[in-house]
Amino acid sequence: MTTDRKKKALETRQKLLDTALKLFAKRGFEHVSIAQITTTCGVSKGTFYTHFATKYDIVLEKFQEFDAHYVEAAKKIDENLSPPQKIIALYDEQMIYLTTVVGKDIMRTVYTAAMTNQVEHVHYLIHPQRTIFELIRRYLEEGVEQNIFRKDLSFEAIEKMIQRAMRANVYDWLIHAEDFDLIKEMHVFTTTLLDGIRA
Amino acid sequence: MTTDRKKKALETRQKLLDTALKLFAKRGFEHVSIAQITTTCGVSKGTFYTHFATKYDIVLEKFQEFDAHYVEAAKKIDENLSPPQKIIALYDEQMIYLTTVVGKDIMRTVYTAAMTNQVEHVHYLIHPQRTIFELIRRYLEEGVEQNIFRKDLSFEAIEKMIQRAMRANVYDWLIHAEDFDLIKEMHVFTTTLLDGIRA
DNA sequence: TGATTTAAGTGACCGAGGTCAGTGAAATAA
DNA sequence: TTATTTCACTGACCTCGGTCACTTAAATCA
Repeated sequence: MTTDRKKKALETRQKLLDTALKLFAKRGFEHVSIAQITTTCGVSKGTFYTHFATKYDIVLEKFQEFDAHYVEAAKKIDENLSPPQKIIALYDEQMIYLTTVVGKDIMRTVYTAAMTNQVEHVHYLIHPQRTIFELIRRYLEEGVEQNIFRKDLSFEAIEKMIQRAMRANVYDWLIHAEDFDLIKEMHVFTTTLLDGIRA
Repeated sequence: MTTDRKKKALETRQKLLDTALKLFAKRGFEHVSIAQITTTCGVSKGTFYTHFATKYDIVLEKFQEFDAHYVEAAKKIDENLSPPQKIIALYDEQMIYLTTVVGKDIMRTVYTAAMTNQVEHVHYLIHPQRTIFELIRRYLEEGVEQNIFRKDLSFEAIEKMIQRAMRANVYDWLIHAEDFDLIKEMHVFTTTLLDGIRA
């Protein structure tokens, strides 16, 4: 049941989220304090923590929202391409999205949080139900049906490597200065890895 | 010239380093404060910062020391192996070392710092002069001489991918719980990638 | 030797993320 | 309607990494 109180609480939560993301975008995650966010919203510091467990959670929530984009991206991919080509096409799309829309700052936060806040459950970064992983899995299943992959590697092993290739390039993008072309690097790396997986 | 004063300062520095690493090993990096380190050493908090720029620097210094290990590891590698086999052998050695001696805690610190503290210069994690990278480069040069690699990939592109494969697996190790066998994962992944690089 | 410079060491202080006993009004129970 | 419970919200407080004006004794200079 949605009472007045719950509705108001949700409004507060949403306002905190919006304000935080706006400030992060303007000044960068590290340069925005919780106090800044809450005073901008006209609430106390403690209120932030009734809605979010940590500062990272704001970014993580937004990041999960981004996954919806991949469904759209997948629709644009030519159905006649080979499974490896589809994977490459999807990764190309994703890297364009990460560099132009999501940005380094948010990605750095997600990749840092995955290393530190991984106490309780599996981090979203490697969560099997992530939209992008489901898409990749579908393409790989196609590839298996078409007998284009090596038989000495298990489906799970191949799947893991393809996912890992993504994180590998994103991580290297994050630790490099502006001289790193994520789209190009991801393309070459994943293509080469897929060559090693082909029968 | 080594004056009495400089000698004593170096002693203080060394004591801070040893104490910090001992405490990190016992309680974990995140659970040891600078205050704990300095009071254990019988100096003030400020003293820590006359010798180290950040808390991370302690770990980074130790990490750089570890690189010396790879020269020894390289000596054990059979000279008759093919260049790709040598690379795999070296990575096998390195992963055993990381999991049994260095440990997840220190590695997590290094991999986090690489993302956040990369303002000034290139982080050591991707420093071209790292012993391990020099070794890899030598093996790759051997491979080029023997014509075993694809010709459509530049030497630098191949080198980058091999290095990236290492970070990919270490990063995935860091974000996974105990169910991740770094040695095995690194072996399969790098072998597959090298297959994709072979002519 | 005495005057001056240098730098290791000090500790009060800052702003940060995060905590928690307490408050008050809305929701529910009587 | 009145009593009780619930919970969004408060803000003083904690610990932490890091800063900096200052102290003091060793090193250097005259």
